[in-house]
Amino acid sequence: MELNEAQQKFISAWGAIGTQWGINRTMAQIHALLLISEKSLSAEDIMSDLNISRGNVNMNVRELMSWGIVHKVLKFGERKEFFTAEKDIYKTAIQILKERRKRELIPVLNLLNELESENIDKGGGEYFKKVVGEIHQFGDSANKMLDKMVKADEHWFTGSLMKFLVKK
Amino acid sequence: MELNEAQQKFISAWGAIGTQWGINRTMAQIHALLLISEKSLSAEDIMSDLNISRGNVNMNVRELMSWGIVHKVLKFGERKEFFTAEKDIYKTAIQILKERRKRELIPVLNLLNELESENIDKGGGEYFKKVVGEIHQFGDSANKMLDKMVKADEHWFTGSLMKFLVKK
DNA sequence: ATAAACTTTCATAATATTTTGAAAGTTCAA
DNA sequence: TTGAACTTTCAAAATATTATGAAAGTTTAT
Repeated sequence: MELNEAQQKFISAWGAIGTQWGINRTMAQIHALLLISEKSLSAEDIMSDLNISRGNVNMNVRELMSWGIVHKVLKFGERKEFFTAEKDIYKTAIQILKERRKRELIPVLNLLNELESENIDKGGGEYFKKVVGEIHQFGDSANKMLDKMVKADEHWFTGSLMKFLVKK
Repeated sequence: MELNEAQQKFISAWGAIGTQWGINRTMAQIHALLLISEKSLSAEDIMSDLNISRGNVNMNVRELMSWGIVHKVLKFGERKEFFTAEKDIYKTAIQILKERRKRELIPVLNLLNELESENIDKGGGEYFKKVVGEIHQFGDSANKMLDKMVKADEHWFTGSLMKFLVKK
């Protein structure tokens, strides 16, 4: 695709940010590339634009699809598969929240439940019980909040929530 | 400190979650240990509880302090330094949001600014301009929202924000 | 059925991150 | 001052993650 300087900067930065949030650099870069590509790209396009191997592209594109922020596109008359990113940044953010909730928050809440029942059985430390209880309560609130956010329409973010937070 | 099974589970889980969010496992585990410790702990306590080296403890405790979620405690008559975690989980969450905003979101917003002015100068791709503009707008909203959240009192989370999100 | 076009897998290689621990640095009581 | 008690540093080692690319697998047109 012949990336210009600005585009390269954007892709690098997206990769760096991804890294800080526990996402591998290449996966974030592929996402960035697809975001700024008007047309959908084939595995080969991604390979040559980012200078990475076929296996790497395959692995990371599938991961991005499992997060629901990149989609396969089939072009009429073409045998190859093409890929495109969800272009609505709000939808992308919501989708990531949704997945992280499912993959990370829910398992932690389950663990906290377990710990609390174990602790009751064994009469374990009072202080531990207290801390775990507080974290659990916080986690439950976060969970409910995320659930609402995810179910809300796509404009909650700049719409009513934003207004709510900005006033008073 | 003689960690019991539940405590060990909690510490392991906290470490695993940290990893998924780009935080190193040991740092998250030290944080977990300090959270569930009623008393503040010395470097040696942490070394023996978690079975890690002195250098590792030093490095990660300082990192936790730079995030503002662990504090140094000086005990009267004792030469050693002790450490304790912020125990209010809401405050901890807010503090992490605050730091991530400062360390990650602000630099990205700066980059997006740069990219937009470069793009205007060079008359770069229309589509790129559009995508970057949308991401920038989203980033600005997120930034403002975080600012409000961070400045709000510590009960916003379960208080009014929660009510706001639950009703409708 | 075949073979060309394409995708997926996975053992190995490359890279990046984390940990160690001994040495250097600091602080403080005497 | 000195030296004991403590903290910090950092080069080297250990570990973990990511990338490669050739081989295996799959699909489709003929």
